[in-house]
Amino acid sequence: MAKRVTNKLVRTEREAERRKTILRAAVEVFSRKGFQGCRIADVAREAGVAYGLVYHYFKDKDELLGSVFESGWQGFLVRVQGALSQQADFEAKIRSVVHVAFEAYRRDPRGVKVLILEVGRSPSGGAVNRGTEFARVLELAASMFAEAQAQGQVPKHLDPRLSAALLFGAIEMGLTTFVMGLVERTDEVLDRARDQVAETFLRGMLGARPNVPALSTGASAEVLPSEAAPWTNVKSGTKSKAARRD
Amino acid sequence: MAKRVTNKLVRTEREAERRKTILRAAVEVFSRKGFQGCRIADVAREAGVAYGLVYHYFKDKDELLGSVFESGWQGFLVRVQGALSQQADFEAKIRSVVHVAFEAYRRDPRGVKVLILEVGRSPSGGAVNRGTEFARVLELAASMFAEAQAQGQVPKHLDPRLSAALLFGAIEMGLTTFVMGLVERTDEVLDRARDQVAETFLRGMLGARPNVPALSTGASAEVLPSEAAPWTNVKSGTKSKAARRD
DNA sequence: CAGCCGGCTGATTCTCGAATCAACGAGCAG
DNA sequence: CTGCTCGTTGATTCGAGAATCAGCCGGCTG
Repeated sequence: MAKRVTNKLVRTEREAERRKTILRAAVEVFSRKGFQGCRIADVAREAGVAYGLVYHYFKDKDELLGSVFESGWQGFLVRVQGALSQQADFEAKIRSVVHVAFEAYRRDPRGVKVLILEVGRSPSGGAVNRGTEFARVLELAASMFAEAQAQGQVPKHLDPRLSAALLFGAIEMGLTTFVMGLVERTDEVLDRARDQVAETFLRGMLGARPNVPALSTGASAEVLPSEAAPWTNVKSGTKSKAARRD
Repeated sequence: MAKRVTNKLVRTEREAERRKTILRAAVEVFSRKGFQGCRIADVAREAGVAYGLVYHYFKDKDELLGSVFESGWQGFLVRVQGALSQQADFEAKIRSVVHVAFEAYRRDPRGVKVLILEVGRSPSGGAVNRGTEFARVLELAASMFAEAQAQGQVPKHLDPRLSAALLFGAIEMGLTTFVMGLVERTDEVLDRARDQVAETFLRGMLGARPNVPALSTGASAEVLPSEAAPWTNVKSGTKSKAARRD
């Protein structure tokens, strides 16, 4: 029995990897054509896998999308939590959340694009509610704002949930300019954008100060060790250097 | 010939109305199921019209969506232009843009939902680029920021285009909390949200002051006369009371 | 080495909805 | 009143692609 179990485990591991491969391919294809606009055949081809295998791992197309979302947002959630727990100061917290989001985009623009563009779509027929995971992230941020208010770091009259929404709205739209290709995607431009987003959110258009990097600590990319919880754990299977694929 | 012409005109008028009816139905259905998720049959039924007639007025499903977008964003563009031209001060301009957007949402949540949710979707096959109209709105806002910078009302180091994106990001996300049903949609809540959006954008989280209405002038809903350019001229055909169907 | 087990394959089936089109009838001209 | 024009109708056609399934093959067991 022992050996059997070992084999079973090995198999399971391989299968898990397969599964990830397909998920990754799905992200790729969704980002190119959108969920509705793409065929399962596309995903299979992208993954270098037989058509039928997709159905071996996922009940149907909807479940596939659901999985993409879950792993994507969950990964993001983890990173944001990590970032928040490492900063005590409100301002620092905000900056690090913005940082995490931009870093995620730098690492995997495609993945971010899917999460951004496909959010909010709710197929009347229930299924997986794509908004759910995102709502959880919002909730986390909202409670951070509430806490900051309790400690007198943020004006009391602001609605925490709305504040959270505005934060991610600013981030999302900042990223959207890149996603849509309205702006060139240079590292430098990306950095400036990140700083402007944080600065505008904190001090507004009128109070924005020049040259304030999003994270004043040298911590930079080390908010969380990359391997611990890459943004989309979809990508986690691969050698961690896979980073810049475009 | 004279009589003929008259008849032609009458017919054209009727046709135009039919067309609008179908457009309105399309907005309704798109907002419920999304563009890809709905059938032309749904639109036809909603419009109380034969299936085939939809194809009499629109070449295909894509053109239908294109028209919805064009009229929607164009209407918004007009209102924003109007709002901007009536205000000299930068801060007032910002507040009135926010005001226009929220007012549009109050008037026609469905329509706004479609415009928000379907932006950014670009079918690789060219067709109508849905981003285009939206990009024009962004451009307008960007030039406003540039102008404000020239007059020293806004810090020079900020990127105007990014600033514009952030403005609409804040607005959009503020509205999204309502679209997603995360918050109750009361007039009062809506007003507070609007003020918070404007305030946060101008002074940031840290500098936000309480109780500053988006438009200090009593002008309120009168940024533009409602009949002149309703946000979605899609709706302009009907008796103006049709508004609140849910 | 044989035999089988289960992940894997991809042609086939079947559903669904976009787009077509032949025919209808309301209104207008003559 | 007759006949014609053209907006309107909805059954029909057709293609796309989701989901199925009968068998294949690589690797493990005995």
